Amino acid sequence: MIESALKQDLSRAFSACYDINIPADEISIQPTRREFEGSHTLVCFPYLKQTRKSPEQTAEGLGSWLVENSVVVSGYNVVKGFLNIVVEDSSWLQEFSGILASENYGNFPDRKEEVMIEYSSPNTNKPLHLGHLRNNFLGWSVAEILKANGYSVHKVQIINDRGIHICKSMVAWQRYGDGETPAETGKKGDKLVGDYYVRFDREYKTEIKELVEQGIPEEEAKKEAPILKEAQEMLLRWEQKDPEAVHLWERMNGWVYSGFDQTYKQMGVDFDKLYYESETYLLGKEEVLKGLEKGIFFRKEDGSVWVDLSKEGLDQKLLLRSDGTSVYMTQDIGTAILRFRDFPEIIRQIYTVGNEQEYHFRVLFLILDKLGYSWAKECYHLSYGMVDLPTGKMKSREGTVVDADDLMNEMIATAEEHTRELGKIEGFSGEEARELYEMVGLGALKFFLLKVDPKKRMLFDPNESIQFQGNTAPFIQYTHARISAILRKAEQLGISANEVPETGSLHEVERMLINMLGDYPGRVAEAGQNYAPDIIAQFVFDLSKEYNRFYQEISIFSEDDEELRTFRVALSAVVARVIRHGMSLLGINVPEQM
RNA sequence: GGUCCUGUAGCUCAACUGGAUAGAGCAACUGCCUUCUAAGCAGUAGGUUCGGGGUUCGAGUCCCUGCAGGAUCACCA
Repeated sequence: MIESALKQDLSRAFSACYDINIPADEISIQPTRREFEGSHTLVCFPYLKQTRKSPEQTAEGLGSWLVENSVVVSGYNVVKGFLNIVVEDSSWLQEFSGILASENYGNFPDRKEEVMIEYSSPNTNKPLHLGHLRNNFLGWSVAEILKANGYSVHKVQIINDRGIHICKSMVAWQRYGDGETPAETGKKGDKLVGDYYVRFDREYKTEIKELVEQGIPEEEAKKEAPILKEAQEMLLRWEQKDPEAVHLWERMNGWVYSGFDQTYKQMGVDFDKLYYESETYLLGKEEVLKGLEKGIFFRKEDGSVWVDLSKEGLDQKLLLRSDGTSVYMTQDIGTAILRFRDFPEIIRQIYTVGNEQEYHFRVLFLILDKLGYSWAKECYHLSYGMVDLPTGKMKSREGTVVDADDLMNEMIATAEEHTRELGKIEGFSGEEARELYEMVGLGALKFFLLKVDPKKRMLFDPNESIQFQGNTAPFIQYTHARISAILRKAEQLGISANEVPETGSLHEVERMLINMLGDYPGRVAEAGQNYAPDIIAQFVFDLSKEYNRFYQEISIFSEDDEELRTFRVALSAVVARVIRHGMSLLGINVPEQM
């Protein structure tokens, strides 16, 4: 509110001092750098042509007018063409009491608009890994941020449950599994199925080698290896709905799903609706055939169906193979259409998928547009960079993946170790302690993955990446725990923090904190527009940092002035509230004590 | 080769959309626990913002060009 008041007053100042008309909402104010006095800065250079004065004179004129005529301004200083404005303490207090009173601070009113966001979307032949963690945390957090912005959000995923990759695991299990099940081995279902996928690859390579030794050329051997033939036959039988194949497929996918559920639960990630490729690929095929009839697509001599995107600067893209079977793109066409049928009210669909698929989504959106779906232009590919390891790229076939479950458990164990070393768990029950380890360990992981601009690829070094000091979740959680301790004490002392004095002399850090708190809704909006959890992460860190400065420099309970003491408790309470809110947008919980 | 993304302190990242002397964290070094939690605070040191041009009062940010890294351009998913 201070900012908009300042803009109004500046607009008036421009017209009073220089007789020029600049609407308030066209004036841009930036935060004053720390080394100068004041909180808000007007850069005067852009207005010089209209004021016809030097930068200093322009700033000087506006500043002195503001001090005389604006109720929020108590002082100013001019450095070159920069007008630094000092805001009246009573205005800060008024601003703060507004924030204190607003119940839903950080949430915007219902916009009556629906959006859909997709994330995770794994294959069912291998367990989730570090890349999925970035994907899931990003998608889930963006969903929360959009909710805070007043959208109603549907969280979905498409499960790639059919295709040759599944059949590979099935064949390997049939051959070598000896009836093994998750229940009897105690192994998570997704892990068990993943192991057979790896086993397939190993046996496949062995068979190729044997064939090559028998004098068959390598290219041919790759096609003729018996185990691969078996997998292809399996896929064919599945597509023909052979009961045995379908039964095995259902059984093994079931194992995978229960394994995934466990992982999602620990991640704190969920979905409102699941889509299965096995249920959407046929619709995609129908749509392609319809498009063919309408002349949007064309058929080549061999019977394959294509779309020509050369007018759009791309090339031709295959939609149906010559044998009539569908490809990845076909399935995604079907899925998109099905989703808009299921949820006719959604205005946008957001796909959280790695940046290696940027081309794919450009093509997909173009095709949907060509098919005449008006919503195609509103689809958005939320693209993010890969997570690299010090050893290079993760490759599941080479075993250089960081498994999601392993990593989360390691994080929790490290958090426990750290906490014990610091001796921070006196008075905790076993259950409470475990909750804390999980909160801190998973929080550190999520924050690490979310604080970075999604576009950027990032390096994950298992030994060094996760820290508990500095720009990390534990630092922020710790700040929240500190405030909680203060609030507990205030309650004991009978200080209720609902009333804020109207006047009083504030400390620089207190002004800064109120200023930052006032910024928060704007940051939530910005994060929503840009699908950018990193903006929230950065904000919550900055706020925590500032609070710790306050905590260090200013004593609350030894303050003699009762009103000031109450104000400081209230300020602390609001900071804690905003930290909690911001962290919840990232999917991170904060403790009362640590 | 075409298209897209990225390049900022030794490392990981910021920089409010073109503003002041480019900021944080980690790592290194120096201080601060008899006070509301030291997972903290204060400080020192660390930079040719990949190079070269241009646009203007002003460029890490915009334009051109070169360099480096990555992704992608499949009858794979």
